Amino acid sequence: MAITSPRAALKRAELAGRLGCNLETIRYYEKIGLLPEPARTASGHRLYSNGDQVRLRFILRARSLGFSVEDVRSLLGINDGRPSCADVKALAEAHRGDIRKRIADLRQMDRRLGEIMAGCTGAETPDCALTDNLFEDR
Amino acid sequence: MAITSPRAALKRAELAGRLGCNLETIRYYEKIGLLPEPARTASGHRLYSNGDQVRLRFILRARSLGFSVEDVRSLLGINDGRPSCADVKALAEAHRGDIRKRIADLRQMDRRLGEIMAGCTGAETPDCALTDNLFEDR
DNA sequence: CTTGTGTCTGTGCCAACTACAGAGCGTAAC
DNA sequence: GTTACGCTCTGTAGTTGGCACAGACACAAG
Repeated sequence: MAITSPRAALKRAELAGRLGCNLETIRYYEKIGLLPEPARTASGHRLYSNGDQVRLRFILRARSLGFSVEDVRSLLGINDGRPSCADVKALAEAHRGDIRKRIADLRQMDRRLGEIMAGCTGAETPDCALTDNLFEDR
Repeated sequence: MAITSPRAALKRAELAGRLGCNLETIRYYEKIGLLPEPARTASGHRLYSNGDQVRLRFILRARSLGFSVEDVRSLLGINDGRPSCADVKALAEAHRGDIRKRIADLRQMDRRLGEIMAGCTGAETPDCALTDNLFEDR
């Protein structure tokens, strides 16, 4: 196989390797319609163009920012046509609100856990402040 | 002489209502072995004792602290017998580390999103700094 | 007796992948 | 030529932690 030139068609594992995603993820995105059906060799092996690579990179970046697959669908204009900057901004603001709520929830968990663990001695006995607290009749 | 308090047995919906969980969650916890099979009426309706209620409350509290179902299984001593305080502490510390990692990940997402959104004007045009950024050839 | 509500069971569905089985294809060595 | 190995193909099932529904049965009120 030739050294990877920018426009050479890639096989599935090559594309996955370049973008650092799992092999099967690519087939999954194709199945759910985020990626178009790629070209094929005569025997049916998938061949990915440079455009396919650009699109997959977009999807992976959006996912790494926490956007859901449905969000990515919107960002790509699959749902209602290409979104305006206002649409994108609204989506991103909503997503950011969601992230912040999740952070707040996790912080509360951490705080509660810290309070409960304060009495946890780490002894070798079955008596434990943490389990006692959860069993407590409040 | 009755030793246990003569609290009435609860039906599934009553138990769910009291502890504020979904009806089906109870059946699910029974199915995966977190809750024991409860008593039944002659016709097969489940009847929950006070002990069942205590155990379910424990499970729900542990879950609300973010412990996984497998963690709860360990806390209840289903896996390897009743855990020592040291076991519980180790489990809780590991879980806390996990929570903190998730917080850190979410904060990074929020920060990256904020940086990318800085150029997002909210205009009615399809040109958007956010999508441009994700498509960028870096 | 009928009507309405509750419970029973099994099953399917959700996100977002990941893994695997069994078949076929490609290529390098021998 | 063929044999071996590795990659790809397909469909399907598993993951986590439940929620929802269909169709059958139970039970209490009127």
